[in-house]
Amino acid sequence: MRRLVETDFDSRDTVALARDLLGKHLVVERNGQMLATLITEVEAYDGPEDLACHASKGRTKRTETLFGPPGRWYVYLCYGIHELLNVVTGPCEYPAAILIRGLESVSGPGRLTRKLKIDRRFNGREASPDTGLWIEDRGTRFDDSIVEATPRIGVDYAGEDWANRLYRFVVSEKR
DNA sequence: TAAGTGATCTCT
DNA sequence: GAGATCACTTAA
Repeated sequence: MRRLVETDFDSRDTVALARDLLGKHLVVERNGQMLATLITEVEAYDGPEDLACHASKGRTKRTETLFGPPGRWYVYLCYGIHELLNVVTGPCEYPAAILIRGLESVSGPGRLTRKLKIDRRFNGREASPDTGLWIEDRGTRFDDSIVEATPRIGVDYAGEDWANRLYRFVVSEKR
């Protein structure tokens, strides 16, 4: 069992990092209770060129976190209702992140954060026991044969090239 | 299939 | 300040 730290996320290959996040555990600690759940669905948002990445519209107050150090949480409000959880990747000044869309026990990025009570207070904070939210490698490996790569959800506005890229990784239902 | 919901960003 | 947009969910 090993906790993932900043240097585990500093690669520029966010897509590969996203793929590797499958099988890791998202760990929440609250009131002395620890809950670890397998990550089964993710999406990569890779840099200023990626028109689906928030940072492609420039560096703003909201996207500041994406430009910061890797291994931190990027949490923002979507559609006025849902808080979405991402982990920042790439070196400082390179804006990229991985959206955690689904866990073994929860599917849907909005339901996930609601269930685990994750909100914007985590934005910009480190993924570590200090914040009560982090990621661990507990030895689970999903083989490529049960991992699907698909286009990302809800990003048609990003134009054909970016919308069609296989930046979403999901563990097949039947495994 | 469409409404709900509100922060964020652009334009005035 | 107004208006458009939006990495979703739920109910119908």
